Amino acid sequence: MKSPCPQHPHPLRLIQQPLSDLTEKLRRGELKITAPRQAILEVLRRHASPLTIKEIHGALGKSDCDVATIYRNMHTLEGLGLVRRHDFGDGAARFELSSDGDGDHHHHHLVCNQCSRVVELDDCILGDFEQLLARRHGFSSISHRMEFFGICPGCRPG
Amino acid sequence: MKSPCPQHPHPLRLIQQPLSDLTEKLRRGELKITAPRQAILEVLRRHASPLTIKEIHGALGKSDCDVATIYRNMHTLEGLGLVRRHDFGDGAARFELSSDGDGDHHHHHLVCNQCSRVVELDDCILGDFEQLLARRHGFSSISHRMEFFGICPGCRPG
DNA sequence: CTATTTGCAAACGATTTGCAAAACA
DNA sequence: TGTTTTGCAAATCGTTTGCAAATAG
Repeated sequence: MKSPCPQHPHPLRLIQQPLSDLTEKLRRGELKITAPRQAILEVLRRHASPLTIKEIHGALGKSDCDVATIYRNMHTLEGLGLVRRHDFGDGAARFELSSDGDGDHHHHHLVCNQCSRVVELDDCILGDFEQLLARRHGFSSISHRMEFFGICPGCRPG
Repeated sequence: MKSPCPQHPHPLRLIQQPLSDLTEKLRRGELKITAPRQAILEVLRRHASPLTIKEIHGALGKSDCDVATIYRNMHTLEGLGLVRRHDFGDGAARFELSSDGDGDHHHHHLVCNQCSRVVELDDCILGDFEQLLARRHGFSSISHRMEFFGICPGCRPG
């Protein structure tokens, strides 16, 4: 059972995982190291919050590859556990690099309804809550999807 | 600040709001009482868990109306607070009748990954959690989207 | 009678897929 | 060289929209 949240905030931070680790994982996963693949991972690596396919595609400079390729790769990488998918409810999936070697660790987001700024949240409480649900309703293998929305300090009027 | 959950489960139950109430609300909302509208509300009224547009359309018998009409009506009814929209992450929005006169009361679901059975959950804890987020990150007007998934007792192997 | 609502078909955006050409190992 | 991956275009799925005809009040 998880312990409660540490009381420190979890500000935006750049994911600083070396690319070599990623390519190593790619190798283990029996994937080929292609140009589009590397470019996509590079784009994800330099962004702290989840990106849509369109955003990834836009961020790919000259090595511009087809959106279909990005879609296919996101599936592959998600399956490999290298990438995590998020759903902010606006119809476009968002993807971010998994933190290094985090097997089951997932987290959620706090999204500004006005400027779409994204704050990464430590995961907490929910572990206990899931156990409660399991007990109360007899479910097993419980997981959840959840995101928070609001108005961030910068967007607050006056 | 909300108090913790009562310790009783919240099993599937049929929403038993009389249709007259609904039509009254419709009148207040300056809506016309049309055949498709009544049929759609009737379908929702007799189901305890959220339905997709396709499911609603399928459930409409002879009074079969166009899906576009259902989409338009769900928007209208959602705006009126008569219907609540849910997102289970499978790409299709789901709708259910709001409980009678519940202004701000929203709740979430526990969905079986195998048979798609849906358990309605009492909302709890989250109110406090949202306040915590507001304090910690300076956000205001915080809301959330969240659903739980798992394997229900009936689907559990052996 | 007049504003609202409907049906139909076309438009849409995100995502998926078939297939032949290109690229990795 | 043999398998994986890509680009491209077409297909799909949920949803939205324009417009003229139908309808509620």
